[in-house]
Parts: sequence; structure tokens; C-alpha cells
Amino acid sequence: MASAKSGATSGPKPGPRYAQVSDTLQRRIESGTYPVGALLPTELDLCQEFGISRHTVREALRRLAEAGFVQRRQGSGSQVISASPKGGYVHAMRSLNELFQYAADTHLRVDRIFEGAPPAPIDAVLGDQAGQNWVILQGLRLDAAGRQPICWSTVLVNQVFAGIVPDFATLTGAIYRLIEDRYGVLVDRVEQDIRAMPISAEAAAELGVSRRIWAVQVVRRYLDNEGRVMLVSVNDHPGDRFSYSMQLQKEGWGRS
Amino acid sequence: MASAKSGATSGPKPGPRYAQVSDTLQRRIESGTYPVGALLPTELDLCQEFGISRHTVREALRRLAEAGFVQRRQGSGSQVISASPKGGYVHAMRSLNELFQYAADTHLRVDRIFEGAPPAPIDAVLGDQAGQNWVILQGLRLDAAGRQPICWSTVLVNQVFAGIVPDFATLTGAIYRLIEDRYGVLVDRVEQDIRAMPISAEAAAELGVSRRIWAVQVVRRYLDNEGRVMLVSVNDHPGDRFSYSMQLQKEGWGRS
DNA sequence: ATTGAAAATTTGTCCGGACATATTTATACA
DNA sequence: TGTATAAATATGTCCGGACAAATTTTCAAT
Repeated sequence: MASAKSGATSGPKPGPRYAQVSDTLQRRIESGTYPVGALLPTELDLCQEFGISRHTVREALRRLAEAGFVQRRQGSGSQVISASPKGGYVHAMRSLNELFQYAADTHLRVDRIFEGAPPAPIDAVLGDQAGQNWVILQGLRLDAAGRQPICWSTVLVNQVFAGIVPDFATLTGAIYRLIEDRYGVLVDRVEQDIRAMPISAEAAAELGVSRRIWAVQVVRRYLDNEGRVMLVSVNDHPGDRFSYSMQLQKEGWGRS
Repeated sequence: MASAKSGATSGPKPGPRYAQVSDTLQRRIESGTYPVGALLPTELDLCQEFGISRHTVREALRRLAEAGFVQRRQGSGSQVISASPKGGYVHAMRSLNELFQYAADTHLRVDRIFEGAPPAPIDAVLGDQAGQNWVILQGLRLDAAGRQPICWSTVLVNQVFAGIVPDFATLTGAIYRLIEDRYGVLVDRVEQDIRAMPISAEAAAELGVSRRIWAVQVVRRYLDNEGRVMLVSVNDHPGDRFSYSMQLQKEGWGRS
């Protein structure tokens, strides 16, 4: 195995040893030598085959695990779980504000607060969460300085978190933050749907736009780590002012 | 420091030693003991302070680096780059098909191919890329079985990749794949904008919908790893059939 | 004061070993 | 045959040491 050490032109030594071993193993996985589902040779076996220490083998295996090729289990071994790097594209955001895409200095002017079932048009788009009772807020989200309305919002708060209602008076940030701070439950997942539809009479009136304008409705469901719906917000934007941008970045693990 | 080893009830030993050290250092970073920009104590110093081997210190530092707290540089040290875990929310997709959100078995029926400047309404939404010449395709994206049109698409191909034009006849997958396969350049980044607007006469006619329906226009720019625009696609969807869903997952690094 | 080479510092790579812990396999017992 | 126990196996944690490579600091020469 260990050959061609003489000053040849083909230098098979790019980078540290663990990277070479990792690349070799990756090629074997991609080529099917180690099929998906099978176990890799044990660390000791790999030590022998490559003539390296266990520490170096473990560094190589760690890389394969990080790249999504293998899963390691103490006492069992390293199982091949994928023949291709986990790659893909990600749209990452540092905070949920980047999801909303309106400036942080906007604020929600709450017009109504009540408890019960949501209006029929709202309930219709809830899917799994339809038919429940909520603490419901409705109001206009406004630009900080000017009076430019951004959207007409209906916010459905899970009744478990009804205790935040008194805090709406001093509402500065987003509502989900109120729940996070007061109840200590973190938002673990957000589902966002974007639809277009003829604007409702109510939204058109509140936003001060013609009913010939269409609305873009953005529905966001906030779930905690147990899958419980903490909050649903339904936001009707005037179509002519709506725009949503996202950037996807490739996330790859090449060989080396 | 190392005290309370007697069989006390308060067990300060949850998990391996490197995790404990990593947590301790993380707390110091979050509390400002090690301010952002400063260098952490050297590995040898930490070995002494905690009475552990360098291997264990390095495992702890590795975790801090993965969580985005520190950046390590050979010969220099470990610099604090953030006082909070890199966290955030990510919208991950395994392939770009999940971005498009129409089934893979749809296909684009190309009606026109020409070279030059795009029509004015298209050029207007291009931003930085306005005013260029492209290889331009226009056509209807259709459902696989039925004749249900999904959107009216205008695809602008960078003239550098004009060589793919003959392959449009056998077009099965997405156009960006054609470029990737033939030219070996990978899509590194995609920018997607979603807007709503009154539908154009052309799109309404092609899609067979009323002009009172609004269009949702989805613009996607495909860039390679040098920031070069490979492809821009402008897709006009009938608003009443458009829906876009995304799921964000929290990506956190708690202590321990 | 500026430059350039040498020395010290610090992290990266790699080796060896030991024991702990989780899993699997083999064995003895009912 | 089925089950509980013991042994073997494999990865996880942790220790010690050595040298390499990158960076920073020191110091001498101009």
C-alpha cells in the first residue's frame, strides 16, 4: 500500500494524514465499497490498514460523520448512512426578524383583543389548528415614523399563554418574544405560508387600499420543541407593496 | 477550584470533562470575562488551570469553535468572535427542487428562444443585471399529466452558456442542471424574490386566466461561486393558485 | 527609526497507552 | 428453547509526549 514515496511528480500527499484517510474512506463510500447500512471497519482495523494511530483514524471518522456519511455509535461501530455528502442549500437567518422582513422599528397597533374562535376566513386557512379557541389580537402594523401601514394582522395566541395579554400595552418587539420571555418556552420551528388572494373588505378598509388590489397573505405558525403551536399570525399585505427576498447558499462538503 | 469531590448531593459532574470545561469557558465568554476580540488563555494555560491534558482542552475549544464563539488560528491563539452562540434559524433544503416547490415531473414547454435584451417589464425587475443581453427562453411550465399551467416563465441564460441551447429539445430537468452538467460550474447561491403585481396581458393569455387576477412573480437568480449570474428566471404565477411554504428550524448550541 | 533575521510562542498533527461505557456475542442455567 | 449472566468487542474519554507549521515577539544590523 504505502508506496511511491520516491520523489515522483505525482504527489499523493495533499494535506494532513487524517484528511487523506477521510478522503479515501469517502471515495469508498461513494463508490459503494462500503454500502449504505453497512458498518465501516473498526478503528483498530483502519489503524492497521493505513498504518496510523487510532487518534488519526478517529479524526478522519469525525470528518465523515460531520459530512453526514456515517453515524458513530459507541460499542457498535460506524455505520454508513449516506453515499453522498449531506450537502444541500440553506437559507440561514440570525434571528426571526430576518424572516419577517420588516424593520424592527415597526410596531403593531392593536385594535381588538378577544378570546374565542377566529373569524371564518382566518379559521379556514389554519389547517390542523382550525376549530380551536385562541386569544386573538387584530391590528395594523405600522411604519415607525410615517403612517404607512405595512399589513393587517390577526394574531392567534395559544390560550396557555393568555397571561401575556396585559403586556400588550407596552408591546415593543414581536409577540413571540413576549411568550419566550415570560414562559421560558423557545420557538423551535416556524412554518410560513405565502398566498395571494382578493383582499378582504376589512383589510382593504384598514389598509386604505382599493379592493381591486390583491392581498398577499403570510401565515406564520410558531411551534415549540414539543410541536405545540404557540402562536399563529395571519398578515394581509397590500399586493402592490409586498416583496419577499431570500438567499440560499450551497452547503457542501467536498473531498479534502 | 477543583473541590466538593466528597459524596455531596450537588453533583457538579454532568458529562465528560471536556464538556464541563467548554461550558465554563462559554459562561465566561457570555459574561464578558473574555470579551469579544480578546484572546482566550493558551491551551497550556487552560491545561494548568483545569488540571487536564491538552487533548481535553482542545476538545473543549473545538466545541466553542463549532458553536461560533471562538476562532482558532495556528500560532496566534483562540480569539473570541461572539458572546452568544451562533444559533439562528435555518431553512434547509436537500436540493433546489424544494425551493421551486413544484413537482419534479413538471416540464417547461418552450415557446420562444431568442438572443438579446429582455422585454422591458422583465428588464425592469432585474436590478443589477438590467441592460445586459441574454439567451432568452419563454414558455409555459405545465403539469405532467393534465394541461394545468403552473406559471409563465421567462428564463435568461448568461451568454457564456449559450452552448446549452441545442439541448433544450430534450429538456427534462431544470435548466440550471443543464449548465452544471455541461460546463461544470455549480450553482453556489440562489436569490429569490417574490412579488405580487397586476398580471401582464401576455401572461394572462398564456395562462388562460382573467386579467382581474393578480400575478405572483417569482424571480430567481442563480450565481456561481464567483458571484457571476448564470441564469435568471422570472415566473408569473396566477395568484389564485400560488402558495409558497417554508419551514424554519432553530439551530442552537445550548450549554452541554 | 526601519528593516530583516532569529527566537519564542501557540496551535496543528500524530504517536503511544490506559481505562470507561455502550453494544454485541457467547455461555451457562433453567 | 428461552433467558439471564458473563465475556468479548467497539467506540468514548483522557492522559502523556513529540515534532511541525504559523504567528508573534525580540533583537541586531543598517
